This record gives sequence, structure tokens and C-alpha cells, in this order.
Amino acid sequence: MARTPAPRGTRAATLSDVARLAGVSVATASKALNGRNHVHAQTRERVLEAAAQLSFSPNSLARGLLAGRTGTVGLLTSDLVGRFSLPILMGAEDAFGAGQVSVFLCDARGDAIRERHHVQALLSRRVDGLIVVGSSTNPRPPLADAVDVPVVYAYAPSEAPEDLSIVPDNVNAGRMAVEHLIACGRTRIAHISGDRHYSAALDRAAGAQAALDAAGLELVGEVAYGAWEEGWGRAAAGMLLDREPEVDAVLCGSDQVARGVLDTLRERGRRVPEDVAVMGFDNWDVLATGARPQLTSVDQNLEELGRAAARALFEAIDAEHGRGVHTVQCRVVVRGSTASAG
Amino acid sequence: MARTPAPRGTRAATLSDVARLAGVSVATASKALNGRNHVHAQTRERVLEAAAQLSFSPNSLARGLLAGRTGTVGLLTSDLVGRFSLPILMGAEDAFGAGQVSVFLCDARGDAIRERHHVQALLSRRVDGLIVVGSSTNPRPPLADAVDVPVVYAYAPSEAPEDLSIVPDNVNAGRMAVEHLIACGRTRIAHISGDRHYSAALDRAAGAQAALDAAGLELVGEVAYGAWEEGWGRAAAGMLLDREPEVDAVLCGSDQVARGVLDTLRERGRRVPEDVAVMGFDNWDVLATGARPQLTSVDQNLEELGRAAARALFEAIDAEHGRGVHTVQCRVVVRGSTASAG
DNA sequence: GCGGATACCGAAAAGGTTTTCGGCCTCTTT
DNA sequence: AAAGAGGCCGAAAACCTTTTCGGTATCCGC
Repeated sequence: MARTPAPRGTRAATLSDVARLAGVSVATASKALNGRNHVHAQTRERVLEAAAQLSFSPNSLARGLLAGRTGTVGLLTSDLVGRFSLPILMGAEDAFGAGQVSVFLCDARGDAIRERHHVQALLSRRVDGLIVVGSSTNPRPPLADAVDVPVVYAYAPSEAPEDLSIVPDNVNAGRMAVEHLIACGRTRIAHISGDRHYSAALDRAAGAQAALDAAGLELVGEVAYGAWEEGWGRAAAGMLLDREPEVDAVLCGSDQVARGVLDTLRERGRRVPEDVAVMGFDNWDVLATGARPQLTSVDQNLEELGRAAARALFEAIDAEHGRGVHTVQCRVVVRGSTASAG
Repeated sequence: MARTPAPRGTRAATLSDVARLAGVSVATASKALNGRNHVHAQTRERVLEAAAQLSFSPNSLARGLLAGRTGTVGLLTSDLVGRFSLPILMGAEDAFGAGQVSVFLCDARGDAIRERHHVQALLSRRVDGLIVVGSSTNPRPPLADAVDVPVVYAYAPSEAPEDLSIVPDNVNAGRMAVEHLIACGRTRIAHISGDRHYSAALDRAAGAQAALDAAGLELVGEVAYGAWEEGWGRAAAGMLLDREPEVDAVLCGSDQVARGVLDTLRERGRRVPEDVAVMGFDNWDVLATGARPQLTSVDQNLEELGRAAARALFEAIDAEHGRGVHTVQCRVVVRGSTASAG
């Protein structure tokens, strides 16, 4: 398979070239290539052959110009650096890729000016729709500009209720986490969370409380809010063991926090999971599977969330636009740190 | 600031609309908006006003169709899920964003078929160039299709020497790492690396050896190859301490490995950095700063690598195409795990 | 007041594709 | 053999912008 040297400067073949080579008009060539009827099988064959010979690739710009549809969407993240944008982006890219849609990626880096700039650029490129990916689940202001294409907000919902937003169901995630711990036979459950300014932290705590209530249990101590960091997990676990030595399970705000908690437990001689079960959030593979024991964690199904956003945008493009906040369910990934107490 | 409800279905304003509203021809409107001369200041004012009133945004497709340039590039990753694509992608997006270039993101997921598919789609969209981002520094086959736009390979170089590739300088990175350890007063240095099938691992080992040679030192034991995982770091560190108890520094193949090494050292009662210095690779923030003590690590400057690739593509687009493999330097980020032995 | 220069504006073409519609040819039916 | 029907093909318009080039108006100097 000889690799043809790239013929720089040679104009790409156009439909006219194909038509000329096949000895037909451009109209017929177009119809032949697009599988429309009203073209003789033999003629179609000639055209296809000519197209292959010239390695013809139709100019999407011309097509888009005419059709009023470009088959492109904009993916506007407010912060790529975080851990959550990437899986969402992957899910969306996956869903769109299958549908022949190309994705423009833009990163606003949390800057509103840059965001407007990107939106303008995307609109001038006539994207068919827009997905706005937030960096936390806290609601965000809607796009500043009037946008005449459908917009789906992912992860961070729009503050405007008439917008369509898709977010993880963190309340239910908290509930499922506690239910798992209860199913593992734990009854003295503590909650070391992350930054209290994140709605994800509050939602999970609310869900956890609901599950405890339903089981007739009480949380051990208060929900400990702090930072999404290992250091906080270590420190908070130390305080927890001092004040509530009888704890038999710790639900953590993130896998990072959980790693810190695991460290402190080991130092204090508590066995995991025999003495204390530990559960993380996010199912961040490198942290969860690198831990000793491996960490049970709640996965927010972000890739699925990205796919859901893509599907929603698809529908909004050629049907009616949905409204309101939709949720994607999380799931518990069980590993060694919560194995049922024998 | 009332947010205008998105006027779905209303055709976006075109240049003709602007011209009509301003009472001039489309030609004049175009010239006015693009700042060409030969248009009266007052007329220009009228046009600008009309454009603003209609919130006119020029159709990039029409412009690209005419100009033969679209102002778009394709970013083709072979695996987004890994840790290395994202920063490269961010750097490239950053460099292009400033230059008014929009980026199509495609993820081939290590599938050659999907890759060709994406390349075809990008070419049909008439991208001005392509960046191909690999998932490891191992050389990869060049793109299968004949591509008539410039291509820059980032992270994973192309196997074809006539292609332009930009990769991190892992040999020098290994050298710098060992030089740092020596500067910290260490003389009994071991190397626990990752998977031996990665050229990055071999390159770093080669650079490390060169630095040791230059200092007249010998590596403690053999380079230990294994996996890029915490578990391997723990296990390898155990074997190392058994066999070479006098070691005073461990250079690790990745931050994950280093975390495992730190764990084992703590368990064995070795103080870090007093007894043993530990150094990681990748400068993966969540691992490096969450460690106790925080981890000195080598940063591959991936974001800079992405920017460099973008700049190289820029140049290739409107000048001549560079060739061969270019490198981006790494840098040592010093943290607590290698503080100089008092 | 007139020739010419200059400043400004507009008509038209180009870029590549799709679609509509009219026209031609062939085949069938009576 | 004539009429009608149906299958196949091509000309042309449409999408929107930029650029070129020719034309008109204005202004200057004489």
C-alpha cells in the first residue's frame, strides 16, 4: 500500500471534475453519488468510478451553505482542566461521531469574555447546535448572547429554567451510596465530604441523609465539609476517629478524600473493610484501583451524560426543543473497600 | 440585560439584509465591514450600524468556500481517555483560539478504521491542517490516506521520517531527573520504571544512565520495569529495599509508581526525603500534591507541546512544511519528596 | 466652465453543491 | 401508427460572501 505523497497545492477534485470524467452533467453526478433515484444504474456506476479515481470528497462547506445545515456542533467547556469535562466530551464526541456530526471544541477557561468570543465564532461557522459543559454541578448563567440554535447544558445546569440541562443525579447518588453501605451491614456511617460550596456535595449529603432516615439510622457526627483533597481526607478522618471511634463506615466526597481517609485509617490501625468500610465518589480509576484496598466508588456516568446531551441536542435540532433539568443516574462500583463484613 | 429569546426558525441575517437596511450594495457592505478602503466613513458607519442592528454574523462557510481556507483544523487523538492527550489538546486549542482558528476534535479510540473515517470527514470539511495526537511516545504509522493539507504529529511521532513530529525529550528528562537527585546529594540512586514496551520508559532510563555516567556513579540495581501502576511501585520498592537497603533515592517511571514507592517506604520506616528521596514523572497534580510528602516530578510540558504543534501547523499552512522529529523540553518540578538531605 | 483626477459605489463573477423542473427518449398500449 | 407514460438526463437557480472592475459623482486647477 504505497502512501501517495500529499499533492500539496493541487486543488481538490470537485463535482464538475467527476462529472466531466464520467461524461455526465454535475446534476447527474450529484444524484448518482447521493443515491437519489432517476439515474441509470450504468450511469451511476460510471460516476462512482470517476469519483473514486479522482478520490473525490464532496465539499461540506458548499453543501452546508446550501442546506442551511452544517452537520457540526459546538462543544463549549468552561474548564477543560478539571476531571469532569473530558468524559462528558468523550461521550458527546462518541454519540455525534456515529451520526456524521463533527464537533468544534472550545475551552472558555472560566472566562465569560472568552466564552462569548467562542460562541460568536461558532455561530459564524453555522453550527447546528451547542453543548455547554460546566466544570461543576453548580448552576451557571445562560449564554450571554442570543443564540438561534438549540443549546444543551451539561453537568452544570443553566440558571434559566426554560433551558435544557442534563446533570448527574447526585441526590440519588448519595442515597445509593448509603444504601450500599447499609447493605454491607454498616450502621455507624460518617460522611466526610468536600467543598460545601459545591451543590454536588450538598446534594449527595441530602441523598445520604434520606437513605439513613429511611433505614432509621443516624449519621455519625456531622457532615464534614472541607476540600476535594487527600490532605483534607487525612485530617478529617483523624478528627472523626478521635470524636467517634465507633464509626464503621465513611462515605467520602471524592476519591481523593477517600484516599486520604484510607491513609489515616491504616495509620490508626483500623482495617479496611473489616473494621471500617470506605467509599469514594467519582470512580476516578487511577485513584480507586491504585488504592489499598481498591476503592468502592460512585460513578457519575459522565460519558453517558455526554451521550445523553448529544442525543438531546440531536432531537432539539430537528424536532422540538426540550426544557428543564434532566438527570442521568449514577452507579455504585463495588471494590474491596466495602466488602461485606463477614 | 434582557436575554432575547432565541428566535428559532428565523433565518440569520445575511450581508444582503445589512446592505438593504443600510441602503448600499452588498459589495459596499462587505468592504465596510471588512475595513477595506474605498468606502466613505459615513457610509461605513451606516453599514456597521445596520449590521449591529441585525446582529449580523458573516457566514464562515461562504467565506471559506470562496477563500479556499476555512480557518479550521482537525485534532485527531488516538485515545482521549489517557492522561496525556488532554493537556496537549488544551495547548493546541489555546494557540489556535488566539488565531481565530476553530478546532474539530476527533477521537479514534485506537481504531484505525475510525481514524480513517475521521480523516475523511475532516478533509471533506476542508480543514486547513491536521494535528495527530498519539497516546504514547511510541512511533505510530502515518495516516493511511493521502492528505493534501499539512499534518503535525504530536506526542507519538510518525514512523515516516519525512513527516513533522513534535515529542517530549524524554532522554533529557531522565538526565535532568538524575541531575536533580545528585544535586540533592544522592549517590545511591535506583530506578523503578513502568512498562518496558513504552519508548518513554527506555528513553528516560537512557538519559538517567547518561547522567549517572557523567557523574561517575552507578545505578543501584537494575532498572525495574513493570506497569504504570501504584501496585507495581509498592511491589518493586519492596524488592528494592530487600536487595539494596543502602539506596538513598528512587527515580520512578510515573507519579503513580512513585505513590506506590512512597507507601512502601513509609511502611518500612524509611523517611522521605531524609532517608530516601523519591521522584516521579508526569507531574500529575492530583497524585503529586496529594502525596505525603508532596512529590517532586518531571513535567513533560504537554500543554506547551500542544502549543508548539499548533504553531508548527500554522507555519506549515501558510509557509513551507517542516520535517523530522522536534522535541519539547521537560522540566523538574521540585516538591518535598526530594528536599536536599540536610 | 471644462478636463482630468480622485473618491466612492455597484454589478457581476466566482466558489461547489443540491434541487427543481423541463425536455428528450424509449417503451407500451390501443 | 399514434398517443401516452415513464425513465433518465441536463440547465439553471439557490446558498452567501469577497473581489474585481467599470461607472458615476465630486472636486480641483486652470
